[in-house]
Amino acid sequence: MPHTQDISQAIFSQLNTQQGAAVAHVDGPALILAGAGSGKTRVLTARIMNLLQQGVAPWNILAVTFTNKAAGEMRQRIRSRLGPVASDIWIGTFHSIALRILRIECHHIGYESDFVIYDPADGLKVVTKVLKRLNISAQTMPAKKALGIISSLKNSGYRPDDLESASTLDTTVIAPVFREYQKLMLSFNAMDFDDLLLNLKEILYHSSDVLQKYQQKFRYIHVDEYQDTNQVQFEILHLLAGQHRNLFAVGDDDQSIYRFRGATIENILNFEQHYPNTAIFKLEQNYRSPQSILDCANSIISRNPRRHPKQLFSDLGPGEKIGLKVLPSADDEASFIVGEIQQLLSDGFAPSDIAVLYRTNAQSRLFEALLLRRGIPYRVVGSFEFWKRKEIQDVLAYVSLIANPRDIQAFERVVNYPLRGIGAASVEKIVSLAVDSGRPVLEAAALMAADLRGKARQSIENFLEFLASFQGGQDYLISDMIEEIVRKAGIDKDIRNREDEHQAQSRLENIGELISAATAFEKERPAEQITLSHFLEEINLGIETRQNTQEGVSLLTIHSAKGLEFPVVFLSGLENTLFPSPMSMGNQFAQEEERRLMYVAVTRCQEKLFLTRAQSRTMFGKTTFCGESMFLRDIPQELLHKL
DNA sequence: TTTGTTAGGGTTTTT
DNA sequence: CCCTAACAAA
Repeated sequence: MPHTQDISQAIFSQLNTQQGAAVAHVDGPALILAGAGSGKTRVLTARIMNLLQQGVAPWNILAVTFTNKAAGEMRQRIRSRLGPVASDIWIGTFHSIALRILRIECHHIGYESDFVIYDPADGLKVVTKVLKRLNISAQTMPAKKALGIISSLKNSGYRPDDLESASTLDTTVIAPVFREYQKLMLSFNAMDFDDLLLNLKEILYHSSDVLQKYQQKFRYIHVDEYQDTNQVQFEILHLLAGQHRNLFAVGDDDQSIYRFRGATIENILNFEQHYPNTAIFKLEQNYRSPQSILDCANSIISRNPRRHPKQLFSDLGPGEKIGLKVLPSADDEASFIVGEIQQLLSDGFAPSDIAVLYRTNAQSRLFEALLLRRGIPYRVVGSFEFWKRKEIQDVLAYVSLIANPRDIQAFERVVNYPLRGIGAASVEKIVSLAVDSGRPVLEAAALMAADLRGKARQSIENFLEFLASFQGGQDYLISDMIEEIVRKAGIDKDIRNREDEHQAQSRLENIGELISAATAFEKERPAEQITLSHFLEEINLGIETRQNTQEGVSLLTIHSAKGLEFPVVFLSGLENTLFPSPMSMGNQFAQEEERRLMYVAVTRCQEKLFLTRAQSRTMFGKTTFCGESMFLRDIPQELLHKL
């Protein structure tokens, strides 16, 4: 058993003066302005360990991050130093923490605790249904646009009843859609991503008992990437920290890149107004990159007008020049990068040392194809594409329906898939009965079947019986259950009938991968967490069950690269049609955010940075020509080395 | 009710 | 280019 002194020593010995001061801070609000690569995560982890050292109970500590990856990393670090105590600390993304509380408290707002989470694709279907029901044409209000408006309203903290006060927006069209959408979601016992936050705020705000319970529990609250909090997240934190005022916020205004999701950079800029007597700590020493990288980053970010001025410095020497390569086409860009990667690998770099960054997910395809062909291991970070595959969604809809008999979206998806003779007309009847009577859709189906005769009745009854045979998933291994669903419902047969052999094979392989994900889930989770709803939410919140630990070259968007670092970084697609995004044109705030995004990208690099652009790119089968990104003109020539 | 054909639309970024 | 939604025919 090491002495207290030794542990303290171990905590502080690896920190510089400013880091140490921040870590030693115990009571009262604190804001840590931490530049890129200045050891944010290290400070957060050390701070938590110091609290424990001071006698704070682990279950009184909350740590919130933005990505599951960041949460996992922090938990890992703390666990490796402290052992199992770490599991009593609540560490997670805003969404997963909210979910955890909502599972316990959601009855306050009329939800049942086995509610399911809808992703934006599900949400879009619900909005489409609402628009149809309200007789609003796609020209007046496209579903996608409606969903977008609803989402940003929710991110700003508005519910349908509050819309009169949202006077900046013309809400005459959207208000009834918004209202009906929320009503349907409640009747489906489903929440979308925004609801997780909004509903938590709602409960904390209206139930003082619940608020007090969690205020007392979370005596010490930590938030990473505070610059990316939105209004609702701000309010949740403000409520939770209301009693003890122990909010420890870490962030960097230069790295705020979630404006599109409602992040308000003002939250960090005005922190002291919200929390008087805040202790402020600045971390300006960069431990990640040499000077050339920092100079490059600074040449980009210094052109933004609204920011906390700060001076990053590094001990790591002058560094290499930044490679710049212009190529005729996107294919050439990919083969150039993969060629360089091969060279680096033979020079002794490991695949995991290397990352290829891009602005949009679609850009990953070319790299994937080429890396695969050359046999270089790679992983696509944070890609949700797999879960969106039709066959996966079909199987998951069965699972979801077994877990939650109110999930109308899932019901509609699979009631007649594979074809079993239950047509649109019957489905419509069942659904309206369910919605109007507030009954679970499966119950409504049973009632409706009783009124029918012949084949339709038989089909519905068989379908319900089939679902019931899984008994809500009890006594089933999830992986076994999926296998059984696929076989007994005839999904495998349907795939083989419908597709050519090659396609069918690959779809069945995808289902196989889903089954291995379930197996992995069952292996990793403690027994009490192996439930259908836990499994579904893990998939929906993007927690990585799929083999993501595998070594390889990382392919990722700049957004998902935030918080990560790599010895070698390729930043691709520096074109005026891609980055800064053309969507940001004409909007000063959006342009500033693109610039911060560029800053984040450059500062991921520890050693070698390559910038590339293509002069033409094929989109939707059409080739367009593209000029250079404005960011390239901002970098001083002497930092660049043309390849 | 099911199957086949076709026109149109889709690419920011994440939980 | 590729996938989906909408429509027509069986």
